[in-house]
Amino acid sequence: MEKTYNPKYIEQRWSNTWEDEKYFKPTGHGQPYCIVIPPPNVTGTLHMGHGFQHTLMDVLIRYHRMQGDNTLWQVGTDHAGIATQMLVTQQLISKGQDPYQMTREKLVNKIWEWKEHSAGSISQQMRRLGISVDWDRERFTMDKGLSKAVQKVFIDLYREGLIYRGQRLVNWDPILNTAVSDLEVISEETQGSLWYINYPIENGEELLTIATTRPETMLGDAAIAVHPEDERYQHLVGKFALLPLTERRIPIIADEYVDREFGTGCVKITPAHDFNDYAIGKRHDLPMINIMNPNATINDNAPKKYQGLDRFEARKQIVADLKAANLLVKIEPHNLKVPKGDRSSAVIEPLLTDQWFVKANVLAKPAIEAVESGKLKFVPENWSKTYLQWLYNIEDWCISRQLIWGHRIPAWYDENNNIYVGENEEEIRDHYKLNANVSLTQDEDVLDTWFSSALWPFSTLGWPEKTPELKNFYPNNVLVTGFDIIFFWVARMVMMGMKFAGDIPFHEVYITGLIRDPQGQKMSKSKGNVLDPIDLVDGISLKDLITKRTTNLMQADLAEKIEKATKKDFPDGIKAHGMDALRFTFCALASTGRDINFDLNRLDGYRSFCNKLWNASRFVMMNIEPNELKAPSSPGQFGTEPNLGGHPIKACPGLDPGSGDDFGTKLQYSVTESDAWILSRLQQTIKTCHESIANYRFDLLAQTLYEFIWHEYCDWYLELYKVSDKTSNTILIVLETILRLIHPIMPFISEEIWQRVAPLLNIDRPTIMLEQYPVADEQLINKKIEQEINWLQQIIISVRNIRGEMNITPNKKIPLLIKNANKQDQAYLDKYKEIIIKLAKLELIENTPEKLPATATALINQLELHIPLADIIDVAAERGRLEKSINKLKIEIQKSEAKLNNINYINRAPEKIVATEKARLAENQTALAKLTSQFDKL
RNA sequence: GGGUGCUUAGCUCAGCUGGUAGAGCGUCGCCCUUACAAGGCGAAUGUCGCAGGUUCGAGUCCUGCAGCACCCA
Repeated sequence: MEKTYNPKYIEQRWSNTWEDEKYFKPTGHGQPYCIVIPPPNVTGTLHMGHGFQHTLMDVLIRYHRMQGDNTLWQVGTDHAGIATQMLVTQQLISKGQDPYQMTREKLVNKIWEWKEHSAGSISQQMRRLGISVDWDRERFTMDKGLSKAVQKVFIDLYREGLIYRGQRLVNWDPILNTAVSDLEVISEETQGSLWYINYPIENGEELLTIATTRPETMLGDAAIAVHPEDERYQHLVGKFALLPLTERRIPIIADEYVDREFGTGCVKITPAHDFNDYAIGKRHDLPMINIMNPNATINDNAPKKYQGLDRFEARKQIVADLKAANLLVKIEPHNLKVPKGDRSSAVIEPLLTDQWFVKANVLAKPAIEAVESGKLKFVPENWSKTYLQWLYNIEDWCISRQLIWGHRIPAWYDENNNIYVGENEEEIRDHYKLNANVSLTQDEDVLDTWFSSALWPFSTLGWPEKTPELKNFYPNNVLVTGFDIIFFWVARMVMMGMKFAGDIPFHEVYITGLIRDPQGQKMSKSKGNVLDPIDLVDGISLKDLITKRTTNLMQADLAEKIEKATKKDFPDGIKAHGMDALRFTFCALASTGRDINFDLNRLDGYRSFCNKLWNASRFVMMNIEPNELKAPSSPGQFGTEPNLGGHPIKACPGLDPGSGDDFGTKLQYSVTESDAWILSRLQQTIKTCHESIANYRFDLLAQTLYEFIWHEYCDWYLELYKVSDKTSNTILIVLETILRLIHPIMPFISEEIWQRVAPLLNIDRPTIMLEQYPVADEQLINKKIEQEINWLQQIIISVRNIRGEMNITPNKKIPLLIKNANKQDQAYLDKYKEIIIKLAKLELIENTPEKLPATATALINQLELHIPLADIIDVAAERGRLEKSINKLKIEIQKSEAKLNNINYINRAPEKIVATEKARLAENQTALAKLTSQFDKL
């Protein structure tokens, strides 16, 4: 093996091989297991969140593939209507072209061009990640098949009365010139004002003061509302006010909606420009007076003076006019929530327009039931609350968008604006029995992107055709996604899946946290804290990183700040870590929390881990004599015999079958004590791996493997191996098993090493990714040998401890004196004497002479270990060391005594607990006595 | 206003059904011992946000409070 671990070289090669060999395709046999990828938007490139979620999905997929399941990972991309159209439009403008002068067809073509380019770079990135999706089945939401599914769903819902067209108040984005759904609106806390305005009462001197945050909308006022129990205004209800600046008279009404504490307790009601007012307007049958054009200028329902003014210009003018008319009472500073478009950041305007809606409450019912009944599970379970709460209060879903990039609404109108919904003109004429002379025009609008996303779990499998894939892989097993799109996507998939595919779309929803920067900030271009997963893998210079973060900024003035922060965070740029290390980091960070602060130090640490695994493997390869190890080929890929991760250990040479077994296992072979120990530990590691994956605890999976590989296999087993007879090839078998265990997380390095290890075990199959995931063999779990090796470790650690604290250099060989060894200690000592001498770097081990010299001491239960001080040890230092231990023991003893002196404790705590407490006390007491006498001697 | 989380070592976080507080990184010593200095060996570090309660026993269960974050209105 190459002396240094070189991820770049390894990763490229295997990525290509796997794909070329079509290893990612379902095998066609075994239990079906399917994940459908949340389709990345074709707007750009993959970010850390994608890298994170794709890694977790790939772990699941590779694991199940290795379990022998018929595994499909369905891949694809999303057309992302608004975002993509916006992006391409801006690109055209920056190139000096005018997208608004283009024909619809031409602009759509331009966007398709972009899509081809972008989808290409996304799939390149996915390949770099090593994710094992079935590339041959790649889909795009605007593919023919998927478009057909969208059309069918729309038509069916319409004909069932679950889709309707109507004039409603919607969230209007005046920059993008389209309606957006309530989910696409973010309300932003903003410093604004509260204007107090006097409205004269008709027939009298009285003035009524209202407070408003949006004075310009007064042009569309339809009433003034007060609370029905508000005594201040009782006498005015039913009368009329004269709307200033216009000629209109508006009624004063009573409605419980009004908050008496807010402002003056009088509210102006503008049904056409506010959602709450809209509801009041409906209740009181008020006129809906729309005073705005789609571009947010004032329309001709307002007095001439204001027509054509932008809404904010109009506000200034109106306030000035009110002031002039002496109707403006005061202006107070006021914090309010301003709705903004999540894409355009434009201030969203509630606007009356004709739109298409889905009657969501009907579809929501089964979706609610699926979760309430436990049929569909969220992991972590808490998220079901978020899901349910939204569905309980669901509003109709506005699905039409005034865009061109997306699925065009399959609705046509005749000259009288009658609506016809169907696949195409021909089908419509047929269905509605229309004459040939009726001229039809198709609706100009397209559907909300989430409408097609909602069908993704079954449309990608071929629905509405009854494909074998649909039969096999629907419902999918699990959806892996972030909590930020539970409403947007998860809930809607469940609704549509149950309605059209006849079942829930997936059995489980695993909700991941969101990747944030080390300070817990969301990563975003404008904050300049974005990390590209590929840069962590390949490394990037500070200069390039700054360039990357500061080009194409929406606000160019941020560049300097970003540059400064970047220089501070990455003074030397980012070094290369390799994809395996990044994937391992993602897993290790995937705990149950909501926010994941990405910490580069963790990544560094796991790169070292890769290096460790590489070098440990190198050590194994260097110590194996190839011709000694011609083991018979192991059974078939998914053999059912008891195995040690696929390789029946009895068949392996070097294990000396039948030569006695003194560790209490029922195996038909003999291995060294350390072999039995590592095998036992391995089985428990395997069990934990399976459990962790079953519970989606990728962090525990990573932690378990890290711990076992580094701190058991490398730190102890390999060290023990160095000083043993080296007859067994357990070392090789365990390594091979480790590789399979870790392969789902770190596919590249595991494959690379496995390719070298496998032939030594006479495995001639082509790839680790199609090997069986290790299965724990309970028979190899051996508590007795674990206890024995634990004893051995304690001895060695104790000596090292003394050595470390006494500053005795590692090379200096020292003598070890033993006292008070019981029968078992003696037996172990006889057995492990040579090993202890070598690993603890001892000169010799012998029993303590009658007259004990001054020594440094350690205790293993009763057993006393003494290192003679002589010239090597500082007596004062040893006294200090002992004193520390003695104090610790005293505290422990006090605690134990307090417990055991409590009658309630003795009576009520389980016997087992009390017994261990007693034993602990006794142990600590003898230890204390021994250390104290030792202390006195010095 | 309604809801959901979070608060454990300097940092990032584990801690399942209550039984002597853990990991990684960082820090501090001693070592370039031929698998690995991206390494080895050893060490230090916590009133588990605050206050009550339940219990023989609470980081863990209950109540209240504080701070932080997010979601919905």
